[in-house]
Amino acid sequence: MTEVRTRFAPAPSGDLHVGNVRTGLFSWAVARHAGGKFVYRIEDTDATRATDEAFHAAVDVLRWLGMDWDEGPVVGGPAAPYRQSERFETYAGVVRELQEGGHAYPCWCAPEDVTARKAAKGDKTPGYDGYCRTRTEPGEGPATMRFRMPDGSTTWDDLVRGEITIEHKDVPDFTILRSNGHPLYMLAATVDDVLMGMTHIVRGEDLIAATPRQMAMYAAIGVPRERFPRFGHLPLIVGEDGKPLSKRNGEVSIAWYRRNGFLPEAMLNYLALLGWSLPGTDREVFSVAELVAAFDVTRVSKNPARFDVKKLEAINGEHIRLISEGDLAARIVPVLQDAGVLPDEPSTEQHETLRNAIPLIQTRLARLTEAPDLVRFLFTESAPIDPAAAAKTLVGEVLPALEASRRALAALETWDAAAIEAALRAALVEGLGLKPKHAFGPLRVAVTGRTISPPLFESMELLGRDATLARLDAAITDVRGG
RNA sequence: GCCCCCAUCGUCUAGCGGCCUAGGACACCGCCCUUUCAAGGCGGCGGCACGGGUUCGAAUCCCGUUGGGGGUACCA
Repeated sequence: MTEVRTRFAPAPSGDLHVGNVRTGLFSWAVARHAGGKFVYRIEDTDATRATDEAFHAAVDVLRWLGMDWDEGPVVGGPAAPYRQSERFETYAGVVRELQEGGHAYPCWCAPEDVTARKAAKGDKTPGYDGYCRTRTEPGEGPATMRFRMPDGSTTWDDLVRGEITIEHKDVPDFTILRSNGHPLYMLAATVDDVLMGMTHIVRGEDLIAATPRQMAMYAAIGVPRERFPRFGHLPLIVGEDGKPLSKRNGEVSIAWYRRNGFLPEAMLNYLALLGWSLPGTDREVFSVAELVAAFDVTRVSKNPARFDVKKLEAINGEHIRLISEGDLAARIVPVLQDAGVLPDEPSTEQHETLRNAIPLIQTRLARLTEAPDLVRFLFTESAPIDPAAAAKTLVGEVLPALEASRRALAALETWDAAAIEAALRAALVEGLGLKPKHAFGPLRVAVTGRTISPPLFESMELLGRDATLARLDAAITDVRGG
């Protein structure tokens, strides 16, 4: 039984997007489930697109998600290097063999030449016409190298789609080397998949048409059919409008979700849900460990899935509620720092306050980035008053209630939520005959600055008596003056 | 155009011939809880694209139609 080996091989151009990562996740899960190896490879053969910045960003995102690789950049491995731009000599060697074996030939045709010839013959089929296939004399200038597609057809048992057959008459000879001598995807990926011992290739369905070409190349290189990797073509992820995912219809960058308060485990959970589900249960919220334990690429759905941010948020909220208070606090600190709520080096008191505030906000977050607005009042000198909220609630007629509250709270012996609530209810609801809703609304704004906040009494307890009374005084002064 | 793939509530899905008067989740709408907002509980709305077969029996199998998607690069 050979060890399962899978890979994730994105091109480092731009941010890793949800489609890439979902594919990578499934590939990773295949390896992890089988106790095999996961290889991370950089497909940067196109020097005009690949950037070092994108490469580093991708490494960063993968680490954040926890999709670790056994071989690849940074960690190395027996098939190193894992950046295709550093493997050009390897590809060149394979091309020489291919050419000697009659599987590849130089081609001097410019794309315009091919279209012109076809137009002249009234041929409307796409792709190369095979002009240089039988050419004996060299042409002018630099040539590309083409792979000679054999006659026949290719059939394979796709891991997610079942049997697929493609006739080779629909697969023209294709370019494997640019005229500048650089390899193209079809060559580099095929060679590396062989050299790196891939057993399962899990990728997007946009690559279905590439499969017969790669299989033809395996054969040309001399790989026996029984050693070909198994292929599994995943459905694509589409935008809210059903069109391919792009900046136009939804945010696609994983880094963006990271910056906007999404948990890595929630991202993985949601991405997995796009085409896969835990077998034998209706449960949709699961851990990465559960995913790995149960994953079977064979169970992946065949239809394209729409990316739904609402559902992602719901899953994210579930995970936020699932982690421990300490864990949540730790994850929220950087978010508060970015929002300017906490300094770079929070004090012990600030950490303490945050820790106490966590139970008040854990059920109120769908994203970590919603935390700053909820807890800001705990870290400011005076209440961060929202003018609109104040204009609506801190008006003349609430003055008696504010004053009664101040008196009741000042006289309190024990400063905790229960005592505060009891005192306030006695003073406002029973004393002044106010409805709870109207009684506490203005207090909420006076103390937290907003009409939406964590529970009022707990907030006051956390804030402390002095600060609470000071905020009530400020509101009283404000109402009198205004 | 040609080739390939796909088709269950608005969305993601469960279902792999009888357990389906099709289950869950998100969204939406009510109600309950309630100091705001959430969370939570209860309920509602809503689907097997269409047409032929096969079968005692089809969401499940086959064919066609329609509709989507992908491919058709010296991108990956």
